[in-house]
Amino acid sequence: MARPREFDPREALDKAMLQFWAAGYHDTSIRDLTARTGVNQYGLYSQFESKRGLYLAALDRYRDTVTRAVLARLRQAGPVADALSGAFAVLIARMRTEDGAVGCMMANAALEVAPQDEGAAAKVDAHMTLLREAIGARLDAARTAGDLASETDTGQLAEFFATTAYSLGFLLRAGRDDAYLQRHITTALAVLG
Amino acid sequence: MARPREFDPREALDKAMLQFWAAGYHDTSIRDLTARTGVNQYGLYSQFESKRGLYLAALDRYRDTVTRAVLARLRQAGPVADALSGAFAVLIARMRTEDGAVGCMMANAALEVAPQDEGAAAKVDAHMTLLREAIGARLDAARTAGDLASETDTGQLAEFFATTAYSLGFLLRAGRDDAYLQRHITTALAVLG
DNA sequence: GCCATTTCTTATCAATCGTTATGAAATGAG
DNA sequence: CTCATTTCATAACGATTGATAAGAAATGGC
Repeated sequence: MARPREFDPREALDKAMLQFWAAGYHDTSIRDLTARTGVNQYGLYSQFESKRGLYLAALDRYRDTVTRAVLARLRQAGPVADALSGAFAVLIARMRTEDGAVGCMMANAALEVAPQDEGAAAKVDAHMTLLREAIGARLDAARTAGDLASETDTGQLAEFFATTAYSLGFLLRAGRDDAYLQRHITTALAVLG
Repeated sequence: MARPREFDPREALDKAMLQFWAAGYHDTSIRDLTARTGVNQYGLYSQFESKRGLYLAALDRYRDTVTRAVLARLRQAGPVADALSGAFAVLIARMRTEDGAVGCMMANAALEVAPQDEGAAAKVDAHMTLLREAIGARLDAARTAGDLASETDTGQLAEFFATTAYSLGFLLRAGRDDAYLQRHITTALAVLG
């Protein structure tokens, strides 16, 4: 009934995500996005409404890929310290892409975009909650299993380790090497006692 | 011998710093800067060469004001845990300005600008070193005084607490309240044993 | 094989970007 | 008072921004 689309919207979104992730929101132009995705302007606007709409969609895509993989590792059985350090390892691996995107896109958004964009702020907020609650659930399970002392404040620890995850994004984008990040993780995990 | 300048370069720099700090580099225009500082374009260009030059100068100014105050508190006598939590308190107070600038300007620079600007990256790097070494010196002094176990790895702890400081900037800019930050500090300080 | 419909390609829009030029205003030396 | 010098206030520069318009190209229903 009409001319078929010549691109896969999800592939385009993946590439746009990498562009925003690498260069940030304001330093990425529509032309950068057409070059990176191979999709013409009409295609991007018909699918994502605006540059901002594409960016917000990219934040969702980041959660559904990078964060999803981290949470999956977090839920694995075993000592809670192993689950956390395993999840951090997955996170670090995912935060260093072959396409120049380094660090945590959600942390980047929190500092660059969210303070002046309610929509982005809501997505950052939801992400922080998602991560904190997943970690909290894992800590609760460990406490129930006797892996943690019964008086442990799992909510407070969940906040701490969620923040630790964002810190790793900061450190990676700031050019610290893996040994540096590993030392940070080791020190942070020491709060488990 | 010539018409006198009508503005104080340091005052202008302070106001420009607040603008960059609040809105970031790419979302701040020269016109934003002239409006915020009250200085005309000629004045800004004659003093700071370019938008980028002004930004780099603002990063230095941030170190010389905000960070300087934090390090001064860090050096105060008393238990090392008090010195650290006192320094964190000073940092938090300074990271919430009356002019809309929230968080740590250096952390913002690390994520938004440094990955694509060598000059900014060098300043961020130097700042991380400055903070880490100051904390390390304080920890060393505490260890010498017997306030910390002799086998304590003060270098590793200094990295950890420096990162904790940047994390506070992240949390504040992400809209967390003081209680949230305080819980994070309490948990982080638990690594001291 | 036509036609309505959607996408593709390309050009273009006004607005804003960082930066620079231009002429008036203000100073102190002579 | 004159003049060289510097800053001030504006205007303007070409380039780029996000977004849209216009016409050619491609499809399936009929």
